[in-house]
Amino acid sequence: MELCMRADEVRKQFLDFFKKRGHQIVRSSSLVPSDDPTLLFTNAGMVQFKRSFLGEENRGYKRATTSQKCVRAGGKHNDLENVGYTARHHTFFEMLGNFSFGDYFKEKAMEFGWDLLTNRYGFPEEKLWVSVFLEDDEAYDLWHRNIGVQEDRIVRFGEEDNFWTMGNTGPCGPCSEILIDRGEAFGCGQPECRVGCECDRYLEIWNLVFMQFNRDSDGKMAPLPKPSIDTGMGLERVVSIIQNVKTNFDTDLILPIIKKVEHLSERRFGESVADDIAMKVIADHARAAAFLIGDGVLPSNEGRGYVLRRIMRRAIRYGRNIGLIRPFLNQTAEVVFDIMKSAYPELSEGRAFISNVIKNEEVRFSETLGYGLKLLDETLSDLKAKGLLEVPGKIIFKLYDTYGFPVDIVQDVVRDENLNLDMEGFNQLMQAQREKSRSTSVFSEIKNVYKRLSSNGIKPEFIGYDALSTDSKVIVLAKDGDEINTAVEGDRIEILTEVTPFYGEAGGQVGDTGKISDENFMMEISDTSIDPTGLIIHKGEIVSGQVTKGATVHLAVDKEKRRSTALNHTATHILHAVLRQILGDHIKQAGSRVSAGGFRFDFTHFSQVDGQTLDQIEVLVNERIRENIPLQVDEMDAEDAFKIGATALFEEKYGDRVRVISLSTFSKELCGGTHTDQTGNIGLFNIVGESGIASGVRRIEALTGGGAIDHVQQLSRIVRNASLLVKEKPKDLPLKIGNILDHQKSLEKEVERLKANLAIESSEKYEDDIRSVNGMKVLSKRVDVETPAALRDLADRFKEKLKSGIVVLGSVVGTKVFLVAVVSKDLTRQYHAGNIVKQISAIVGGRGGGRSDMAQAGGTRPENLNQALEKVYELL
RNA sequence: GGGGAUGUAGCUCAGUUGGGAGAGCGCGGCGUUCGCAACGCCGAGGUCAGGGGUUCAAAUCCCCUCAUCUCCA
Repeated sequence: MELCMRADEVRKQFLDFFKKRGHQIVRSSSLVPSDDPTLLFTNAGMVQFKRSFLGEENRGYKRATTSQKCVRAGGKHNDLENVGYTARHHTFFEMLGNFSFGDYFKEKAMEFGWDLLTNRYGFPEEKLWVSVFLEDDEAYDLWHRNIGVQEDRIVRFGEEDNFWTMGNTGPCGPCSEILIDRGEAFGCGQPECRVGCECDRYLEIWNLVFMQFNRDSDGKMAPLPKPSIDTGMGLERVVSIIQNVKTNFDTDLILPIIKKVEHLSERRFGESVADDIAMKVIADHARAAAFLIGDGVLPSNEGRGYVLRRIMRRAIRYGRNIGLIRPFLNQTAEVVFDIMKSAYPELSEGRAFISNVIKNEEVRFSETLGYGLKLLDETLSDLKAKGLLEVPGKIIFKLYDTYGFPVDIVQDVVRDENLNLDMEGFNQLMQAQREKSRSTSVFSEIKNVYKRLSSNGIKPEFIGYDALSTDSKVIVLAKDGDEINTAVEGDRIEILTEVTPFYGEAGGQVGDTGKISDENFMMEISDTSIDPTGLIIHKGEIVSGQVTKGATVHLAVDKEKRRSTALNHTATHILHAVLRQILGDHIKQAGSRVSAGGFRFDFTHFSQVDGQTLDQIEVLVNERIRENIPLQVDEMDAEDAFKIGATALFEEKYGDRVRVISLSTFSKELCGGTHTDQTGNIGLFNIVGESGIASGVRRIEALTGGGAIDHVQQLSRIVRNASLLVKEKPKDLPLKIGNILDHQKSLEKEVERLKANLAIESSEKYEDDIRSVNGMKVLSKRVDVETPAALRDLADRFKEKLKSGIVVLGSVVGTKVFLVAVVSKDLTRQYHAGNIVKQISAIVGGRGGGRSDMAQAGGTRPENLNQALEKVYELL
């Protein structure tokens, strides 16, 4: 056994081994599955081949091999809470696999696997075991006769362990595992310890799945015409065996990260169980975080981003246990880049960005913790004041649920406080929350009509790169998801043809619109989409006549819209390149939407892009446009495209043949969209908006061509008109408007002041209205002001003049009455302003209330105001 | 997808059955000082996230939208 084989070599040998045996080495797909919304993350090697196994997609090869990055956290396979406590649970790991799509089957798969393990990796045969499915005699015989595995080394397991399914229906089959006996030293020591035991003695190394049945919705299994092979071997695990170390964490894939943690925390790995757990958690999660962010996932409060956030926060929390208070996770992630740089060079490219995202999240989390601690302190002193000795589950839950304050930190704080925690209550509330939020997840099922088509290998041909119209035969008409034979005027339907120039929405570019017609009918196409298997679906309404399946029709794309869309699409490529040039290499496209009316472009960047920089970007993009660069389109193998450094998107799925769009030497992107052939056609590029759409993601909205001209004209028209209005040269407009606003403000204040004075003046003769009631001065008067606030001010003035007394004022504004009553402080014991307004407001058809020294009311019957004011004197 | 919370001055936040929009810090002016710091006095700064509703009256109650935080799936 080669003790010193490094993980990089193990991975490489695996791929080379299968390459020599006719397998295509396929690049690991993104951790974000491109066309499977039911799956949170890529969690096995076969994910990117799912449609190939289902026969919905035909790749150019029948044998493939990959080293696939995988994440298991959130969703069905959730290992998150186990990580750190076991020798081999991970949130992130790599899966080595070889695949046969209807080519070789059991016999070869076993032969390959056994050969690689014993001859290349040097595992002694006498230590290997295999397991097969209970009923799979074929596999048993093959292992025994062909490979020569002794019968006492073959065990049979039931459905739970050795039968694989993709879902409730679909391909499935028995599987067979190769295991290794690492010797008693690794075992649990129990007398009943044998293959299948949970301990670390008998390790499952390699799972071979024999896909040979198709299960229908009744649970019946029919043999597949072309059985397939899907295998998976965890890289970390096999490396731990080859390097003869105790756990996956001791391999050269992970140990360097732990060393870094040792260094940062100044503690030693292997000295305390609790510290070890923390270090393992951090090492594992640093890997997951680096790779997830590298694949475009950003911490957020929902979906994938939320899982990432949980992973990172878990690591940060465990960091606190070993004294790491300040941001550290970004530093451990740096080690991940070094370990992985030869196998995943694209990860290192995002180095600065990934580091930045992690650091940001650490800072955010410490804010959350700080706020939570404050709340917790307040709560605890509350409890103590009440003499309670237990923190109610409801409070723990609230801290966690609403403010994200982790329960274990509550425990840490409370431990020193001599208080108990009602964990049972907490768990009940958690359970209730789980049940409440169990949602009916939405599967984006492919409609049955289309499923049948694609499995029969029918795929419309797209000719729209070169042509905008053509004649073709209708192959499907569908209405409300059901196939129909004839559609008539007024029907909203979907229509598929053998050949089409219509572009289906993909890669951010919207679908084409246009017309489909023949002598019998006319249909307006309002949208065109493309389903995951590549069917191009035209959607629209029949405006006249009728159409029947099989008819030959004329398809015509709306040329103007297509042309405008093309300008916008080419402009996004230029913008992308310019952004990288100006803002830096951390810029990655995070989405886009390209239509005839303009486009928006989302990209990873931390701060707002200021106006000056936007101007600079605009200038550079327009320079590229004026250079009138010819657009070059090349079709090539995906691998070659990556080699020449073409930019690819996070979530986009690329086939093995791709289009590369190049603009001179400054832009090279993988793209299936439609473009204009010279950048000069774009004419003009104009940025109309910059905004933030998520933490770390900015959006630029822009216009091109005619749209940009319209926009500029509109702006200059506005400026011209404004300049006429204020009689000022356009360049002095801002200054002028600023002055006008200042002036207006001072005028408003002046008006306010004058109005108040006027009100006082007009009521100068208030002395006549003062009456003496029970020896107090009382003034009840109608005045003319416009707002309740002015009424209050006036009443206060009268009160000051009276020194001691009661003032009630009323005013009519429109159809409403405002009333205010003030009582000088010395009288508030005997008279309550609120009571006064309550009684008189009834007369004007309203209600009111307030404090004892000041109260307001209103009403809807102005004609009764005088009567109400008179009533005041009677009340006292 | 389903919950919870928050959104008030440049910043951090108060605002109690619905009834005069506040504090601290920061900012400007004046005073004290040879000058600074400190202090004192005065002042500017708010469509109370946006929209709709209930009410005589809404920062406050109800509904919707948006943004941010957070939990569950």
